[in-house]
Amino acid sequence: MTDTVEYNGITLHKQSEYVWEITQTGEMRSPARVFASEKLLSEIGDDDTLQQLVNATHLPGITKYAICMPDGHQGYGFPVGGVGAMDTTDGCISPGAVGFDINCGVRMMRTNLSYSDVEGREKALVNRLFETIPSGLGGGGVISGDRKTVEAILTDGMKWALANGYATPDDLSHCEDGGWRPDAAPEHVSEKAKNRGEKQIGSLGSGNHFLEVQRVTDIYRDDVAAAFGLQPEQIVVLIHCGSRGLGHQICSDYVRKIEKGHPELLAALPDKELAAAPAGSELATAYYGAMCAAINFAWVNRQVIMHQTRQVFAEIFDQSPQALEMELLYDVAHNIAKKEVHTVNGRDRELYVHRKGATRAFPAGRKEVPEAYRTVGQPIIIPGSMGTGSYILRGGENSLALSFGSTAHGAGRVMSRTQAKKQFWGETVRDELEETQHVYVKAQSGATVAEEAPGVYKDVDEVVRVSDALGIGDTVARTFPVCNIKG
DNA sequence: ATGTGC
Repeated sequence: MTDTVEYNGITLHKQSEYVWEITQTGEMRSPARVFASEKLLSEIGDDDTLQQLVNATHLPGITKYAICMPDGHQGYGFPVGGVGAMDTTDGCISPGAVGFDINCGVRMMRTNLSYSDVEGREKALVNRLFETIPSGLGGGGVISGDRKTVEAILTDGMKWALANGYATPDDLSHCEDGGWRPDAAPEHVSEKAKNRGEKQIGSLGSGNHFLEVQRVTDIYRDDVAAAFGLQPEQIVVLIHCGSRGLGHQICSDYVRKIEKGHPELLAALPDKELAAAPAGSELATAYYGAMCAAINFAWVNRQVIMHQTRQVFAEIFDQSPQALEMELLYDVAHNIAKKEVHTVNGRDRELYVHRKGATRAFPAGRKEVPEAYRTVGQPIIIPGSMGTGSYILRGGENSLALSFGSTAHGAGRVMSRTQAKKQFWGETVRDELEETQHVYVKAQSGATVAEEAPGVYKDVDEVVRVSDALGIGDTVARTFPVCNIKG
């Protein structure tokens, strides 16, 4: 067994199975850690991910270590699959360490249907979903909101959806934070961002965003699966999307403002894409408030899409959503920074926990876990590709000690979008999925299907195996796609 | 990810 490996001039020391550490040297303010198998590490070491991880340790107030999850790959400044916790009094907050698509995330809805109820009707289902849920760039939203609507959504999150007939009380109680971030400050969201949001309430977007009907194929932990209401052959729906142009605009706005407003901090960082506002500064407060507003917007976006999905199922299966028991299992955020209290060296500290392409994974007992799941741990939903299926996990016992209560968020790309389009042809990918796997895909553009072909992703099984072995997120169930709509 | 931008 090797104890040390090197990628692109960066040396990693093996601490234990699946834990690799980069020693603190030079201007680094902490060590860095990668959670990966040797195979996943070799993929992570293939691009600039490790250098970005080292760069992240230069951020003021970074606590314990910067972390790269097993699905990590390079992103804007900070790795996708990265976790960085910075003190809220003497640390900083960085838009690049949250990501452009603020509260990009995934939610899963249960049904009481079985795969046999859907078999043979996949095409009708996928066509109606595609017609009813706007997707792709542009394309508009389910609701064409005015300025007042957008501001209410930014302020109230899913409470707005409840008041306007798009949600049930149970939806809110089964969402992270009850679907509402009270720290939202719409006054710090630009007019331009609000304008973009008005036309996008209830829209899937493009890229890796999708809605997928799936069937449960495997159960690994019977007691937790029961608490999550999951059983073999059950039909579930996965919705993956974010805050669309609104969140993107907020990120762009604040990257620029922070670059200009805090040049001294910027000069001390190895990459200007990490631009950060010092904790306590006006820009830190403004960005945090705007980002929380975008979090609320993304939750409403997924909620409205879920509402549309309920209507389509009601129509196709000729029963009400209530009769079909179409209930929200959970909703997880992939791109956020959040004030959380963590115990560091025996002391409770409030930190901006940045999770970019990483998921919260709180174990049983944490007060933030919804009551329904508090004795088993929060649900974690990890989407794989269209050809491999997805996983449901629960927050693991070791997550607070190892990863500030976080785990991976997906399979992670192994290939750029440009490379994917050279290697795959959308129609061929679609036909193969339908003929060999009985997966029905409908997309706005063939290019998107090529960019999201199963072959562009890492092995989701291995990502999840690492999470489970480390005890940061434990596998509960596995699903396989039935049909999928995307931009 | 994204009305794919200085």
